Amino acid sequence: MDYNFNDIERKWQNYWREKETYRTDNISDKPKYYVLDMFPYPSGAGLHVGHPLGYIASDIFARYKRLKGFNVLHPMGYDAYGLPAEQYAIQTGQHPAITTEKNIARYREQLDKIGFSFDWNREVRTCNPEYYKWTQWTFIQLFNSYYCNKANKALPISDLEKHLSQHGTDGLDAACSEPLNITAEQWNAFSEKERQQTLMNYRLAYLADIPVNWCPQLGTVLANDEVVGGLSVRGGYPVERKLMRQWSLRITAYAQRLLDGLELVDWTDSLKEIQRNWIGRSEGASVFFNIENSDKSFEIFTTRPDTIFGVTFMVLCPEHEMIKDITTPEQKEEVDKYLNWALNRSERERQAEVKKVSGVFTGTYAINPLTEERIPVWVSDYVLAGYGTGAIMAVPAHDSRDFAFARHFNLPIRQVVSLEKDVTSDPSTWTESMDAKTGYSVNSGFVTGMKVKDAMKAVIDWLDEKGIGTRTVNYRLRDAIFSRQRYWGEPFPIYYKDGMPYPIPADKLPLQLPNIDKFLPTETGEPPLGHATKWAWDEQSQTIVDNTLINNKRVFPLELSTMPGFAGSSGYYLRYMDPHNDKEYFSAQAVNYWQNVDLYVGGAEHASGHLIYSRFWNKFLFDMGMSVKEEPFQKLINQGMIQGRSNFVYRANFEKMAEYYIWQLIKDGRLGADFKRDYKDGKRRFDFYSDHKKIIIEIKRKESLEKLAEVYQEYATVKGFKILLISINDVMNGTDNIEKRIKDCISGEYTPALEQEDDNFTPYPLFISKNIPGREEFTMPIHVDINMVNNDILDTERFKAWRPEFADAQFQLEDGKYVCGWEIEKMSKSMFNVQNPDDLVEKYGADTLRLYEMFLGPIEQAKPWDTNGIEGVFRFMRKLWKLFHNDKNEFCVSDEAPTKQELKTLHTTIKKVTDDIERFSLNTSVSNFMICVNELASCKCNKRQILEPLTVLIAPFAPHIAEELWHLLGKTTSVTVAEFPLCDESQLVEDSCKYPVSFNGKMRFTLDLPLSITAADVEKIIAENSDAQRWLDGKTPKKIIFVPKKIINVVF
RNA sequence: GCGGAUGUGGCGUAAUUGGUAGCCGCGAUAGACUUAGGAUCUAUUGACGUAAGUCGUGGGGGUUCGAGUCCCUUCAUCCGCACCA
Repeated sequence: MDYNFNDIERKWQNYWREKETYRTDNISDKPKYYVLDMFPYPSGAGLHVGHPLGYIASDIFARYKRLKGFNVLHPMGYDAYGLPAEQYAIQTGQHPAITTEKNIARYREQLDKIGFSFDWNREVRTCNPEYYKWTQWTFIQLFNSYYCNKANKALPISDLEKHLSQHGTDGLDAACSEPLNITAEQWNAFSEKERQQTLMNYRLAYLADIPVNWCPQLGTVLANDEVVGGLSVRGGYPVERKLMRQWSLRITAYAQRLLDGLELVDWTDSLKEIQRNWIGRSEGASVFFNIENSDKSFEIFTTRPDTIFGVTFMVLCPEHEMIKDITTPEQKEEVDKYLNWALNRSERERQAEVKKVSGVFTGTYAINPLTEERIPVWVSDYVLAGYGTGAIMAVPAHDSRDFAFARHFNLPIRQVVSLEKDVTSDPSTWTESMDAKTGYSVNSGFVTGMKVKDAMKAVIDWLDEKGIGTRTVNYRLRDAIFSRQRYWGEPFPIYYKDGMPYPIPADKLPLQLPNIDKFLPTETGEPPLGHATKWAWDEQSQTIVDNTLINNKRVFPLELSTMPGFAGSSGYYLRYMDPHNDKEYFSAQAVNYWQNVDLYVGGAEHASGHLIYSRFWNKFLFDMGMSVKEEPFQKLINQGMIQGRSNFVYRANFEKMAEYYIWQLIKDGRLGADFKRDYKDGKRRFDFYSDHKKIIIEIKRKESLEKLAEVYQEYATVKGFKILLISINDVMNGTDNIEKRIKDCISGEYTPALEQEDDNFTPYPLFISKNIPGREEFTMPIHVDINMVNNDILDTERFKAWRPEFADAQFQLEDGKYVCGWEIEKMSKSMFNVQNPDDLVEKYGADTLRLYEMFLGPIEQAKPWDTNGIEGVFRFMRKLWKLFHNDKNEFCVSDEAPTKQELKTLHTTIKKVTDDIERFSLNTSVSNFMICVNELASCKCNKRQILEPLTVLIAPFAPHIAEELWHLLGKTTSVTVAEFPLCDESQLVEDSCKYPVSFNGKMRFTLDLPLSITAADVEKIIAENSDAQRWLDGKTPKKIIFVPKKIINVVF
């Protein structure tokens, strides 16, 4: 082989490793550039071609930036804690640390083969104690912080304690679980435990009884983003709502900043939109409604304060604590019944039955503060406990859910908004509510006639004045549940004293994950860490000691839950800056140099998980004065999924096939009788029926026919039909005799229903090539391994060897080939469409794989993997190689001066490729390389002045071949530190332009004209040009549009 | 239902500000060299038409000298959210 990619790639990968080519320093005069990939979770399945797509793109960019003179940070590591390894451990008993290690080794091997420019010195693994030390450290900082809304940042919890001891909660504006009212005297009189309980209300990492997503099958709670449609994302197990004492992160304190920060970053609109939805900010008012004949009141949140005059009932969520206080004795039984039902439904059931209206009246009335009307208070599960205050004012005329509820329970509906001023209609005639926030208030007291927007403001002002309501902002975002009842995660650096959590001293970190041998919950239902025998904290010696020593005086139990997957991935990008620092998370010097990630590449599936948590983590560290940028990821690119291209073979169903053959024989009256298919008479069904000749034909397996022959015969006699029973076997053995039987039957000759034939047909696996007529009717598609299919042609021998049951498979071919069907599906083992990058590297080389993955299409678009196309890229690589070599494969480059045309080719390519890289249009850069090499090949250009810059230009894409050619060109330093060529615009200047000439906008022909030409010249030329005259057909042009260097358009 | 994205040959795609629609590659067809070809090279390859030419960027309408690109409308596919008051 002329271009020996195997040797070349191995050689330069070794060279780069030995010379530490990709090592990056934190001290440099060069400008910095930080290119980051979302680090992978090392799964047991290894990488498929979809994974490296983003890595290749970011690698190209990192290499490009290096060549452009930047100091580039381009690290890689592993998100190594997680559920799959633990599930695997439960099944096999293998310790997750071992499988994780093994999977990482496999990932690394695969990654190395592709030639990435990662600085592996900086590798981090989230399960590594040197790494998770800082995850734990950050957790303690969160624990020791609260969020001050006045300063709009996190502050030390000690500040809060000081405030409480001086002023109580007076003047305190802090993010909290529930508003408290404490005086300084009370605080100062509090016991230690009471104080701790109070502080817990404010800590950014806090312990609370909260309704969580409990997944019994996984034995753990899950974060909101880990649950979709009431099922766990990992594994798809049912999730239920459960009240549990859990660690949470008060991410809601940062909701507004997380929202505002989106304005600062260069992400796609769709991704920003997903985050905005996830944060879910809505502005409105909270209003207090008094209970009739009671001193109680409850608070509701509404985004439509303007509709308060249209409130006809109130609804509380079933979890609302006030229900028991306000339910009247008469209604108690019914309410209890409802609560019992509603509160015990799984999350999944509830979500599945969203459209079903249910609820119960409490018997109590509230008073509308504006109208003083009595309005009934109901309970329904369409009001969610987790949002707002768990209570609403229902305005059925202008809220579709309230509307459905009112219709169901026959509650009044009152219109208070109208599209046109003073025009109302009767809501009882409505089929749906009018939810839009447009139009004018009607029937609404002092806001009647106002525009909706103004009415909102007026109502809030009124409520505010009276002290019964305020302008409020609500977020859909929930605090992040941070406990997992799991083993394979970071241990919490927390022990329990008198039931309250205390962090272990930061200088004693990391708190190492203890070894256990059973990964299931304990018999008492504790998390797996309950199996650890040495898992207690000695407060005096500050060491981990044996559980038997726990006395709750000096030795205390340690926390048994571990942290979730997003704990370790939330700040890893910062640790890469200074990964070996054992004194601090990262040094100030490092973070001041690297700042934040300039380019972050990864999948869109992290939009509402990792990318929110990371931003929160970063903002907290920013408040701590550690990270230096408000946003961690400046530009973000979501690489699209690579889908699999599955291949199918079509297995014949002999019965259907026989039916098809017979139908071909008899349809359209071919044998002299009209037949219908699928004749039904009551429960009986027959394959073919001729009303005209009173004939029934039934096709079945011989054995069934023999069994049923009598019954059929009887039926036919009764109905006066003739019946033909044909065995599948006979059809498969040839239809000549059958044709005769049918003809005989039609012509009225006696024909026995069942004719005994001596055959020995046994069914066998038969596969029908895709385009054989009738195939759709009598075959079933079966996934076939794409590795035995080439250009949709099946390798039948390999197919037979694939599975024992296909060993004697037979095929109906077309043109001597078996053509497979195909479909685009998810790439997955079960569909046999997984393409492994190693195999392709083996066959074509890493450079070809890199180029091809980019060539597939725009980086952000999902696209199917089609192995066929890789050949074209491989041909291109060989063509490139041949530019530098003669027919004998000897290196052969001339020092001759290049021609103008050659220079133009080179500089056009430089210009295009540079532009393309800058806008991440890497598929078009590959095309442009192809165009360039095609042009150079056609003029047999082997000139150094052309090829040398070209080598550097292509180095980010195909680093191995570039390095080889670079050294063949006589260079002694790596091409990775060369200088990226600049486009010399003067080489692109032309003195003439091939103008497309259009007539009334339709392009007809081209004219080569000098650039110096003027509009007047053009008119003259058109008037004299014979082609133009032909198109004008004797008419005179009304107007001639002339755009220099673009087009001539003749209007007539 | 709401929000976002995308619709271009047989397939993946290209067309940076409105200016020659289909670049590059796959596949296909024909030919050359070959014992052979799943190697290489050459030519053709949007549809219809012998041709001149006509039609063509999901459909319909509009703006413009000129629209894949801008505007309106509609359809389809994918993704996200979905009782969020």
